Amino acid sequence: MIELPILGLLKEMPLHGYELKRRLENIVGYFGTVSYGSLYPMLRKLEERGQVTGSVNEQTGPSRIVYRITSEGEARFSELMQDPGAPFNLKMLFIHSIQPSERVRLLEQQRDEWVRKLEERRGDQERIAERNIHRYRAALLTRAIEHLERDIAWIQNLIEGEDQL
Amino acid sequence: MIELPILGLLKEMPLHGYELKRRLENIVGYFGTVSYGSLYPMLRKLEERGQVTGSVNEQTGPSRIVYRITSEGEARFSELMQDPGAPFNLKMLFIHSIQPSERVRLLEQQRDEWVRKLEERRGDQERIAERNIHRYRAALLTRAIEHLERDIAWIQNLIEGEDQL
DNA sequence: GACAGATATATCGACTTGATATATAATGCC
DNA sequence: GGCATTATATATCAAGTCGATATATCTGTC
Repeated sequence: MIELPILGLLKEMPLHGYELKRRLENIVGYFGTVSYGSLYPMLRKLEERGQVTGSVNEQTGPSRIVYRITSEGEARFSELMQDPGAPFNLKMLFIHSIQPSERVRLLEQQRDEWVRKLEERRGDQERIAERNIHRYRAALLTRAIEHLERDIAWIQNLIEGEDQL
Repeated sequence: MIELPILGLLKEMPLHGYELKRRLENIVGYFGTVSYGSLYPMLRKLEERGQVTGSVNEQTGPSRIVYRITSEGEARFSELMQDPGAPFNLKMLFIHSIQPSERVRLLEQQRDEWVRKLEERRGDQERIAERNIHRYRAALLTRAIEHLERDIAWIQNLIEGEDQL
């Protein structure tokens, strides 16, 4: 899913591949890597689809291909931001760029998913208590539950912050 | 990294591919999927390397290839468990099967890495406060820090539990 | 005996990763 | 000025993974 952050960055300003990689690593660095083997092929594919346009820009330094987002690209970006299957962390990186109503919807949708998962994990925990699962796997489950509890409180706080705007 | 859980499960008992997949999904299901496209090729590769042996077992149902771990396979498993690059969650799933001293080493190593990351993120947070990063990206950083704080307390608790054994 | 659903292995295309190749431009520094 | 080092920039490769699908067989049941 390198598509979403590429479009998100190009929405702000035109950039060439190398600079895109630097910026991508800056913002998605906490939860993943960015490789040329996915970046350049994706840029070519986006160009094929007409979602970005590349133009050679020879002014200074090595030859660069500067990419600009098109209106089709902006539409694709919106589509990805609304896709429940797209990674939440990636959508979060660009949530400032969408409309407030869409924003709340995205946050609430994620909160509900986490609540559902938390219930699931609690169910697992009860089932585990019956059998004699070793303490280490039980601990892993506890950790997952703690993360979900934190996440739900965290996102609820964000949602309430939205309402106050 | 499907190699580690395959060896970990086969260490407990011989299993065929389909049953392996079911068990893998049970235990690694919280943090990933298991596809046939990685399972079967990996079983064949492990067999090539002499780390497992497959034997056809026709007693009942569709023909099965039952895999057994070899001593080379057990050595490979130990190696992976000691590899700092192997995913912590996967190692945690099989930590009960290694020696207590190795166990403590693995846990302490992970704790130290999380402590280091936490310091890094706190540094990022200070740097962000200076510039005007939007609240959503700041919130993502807060979330990462909260997770790390929880994780460190969680693993410290496990380590202290080990000392009492 | 027919049909649904579970069991079992296998493979495909598309994609990602990590590494590396191949350039040129900018920079440091004596 | 000259020269090495580092940064910039695009490109590609082998290996591995994912998600889907193909192709069987077996089991239960009405």
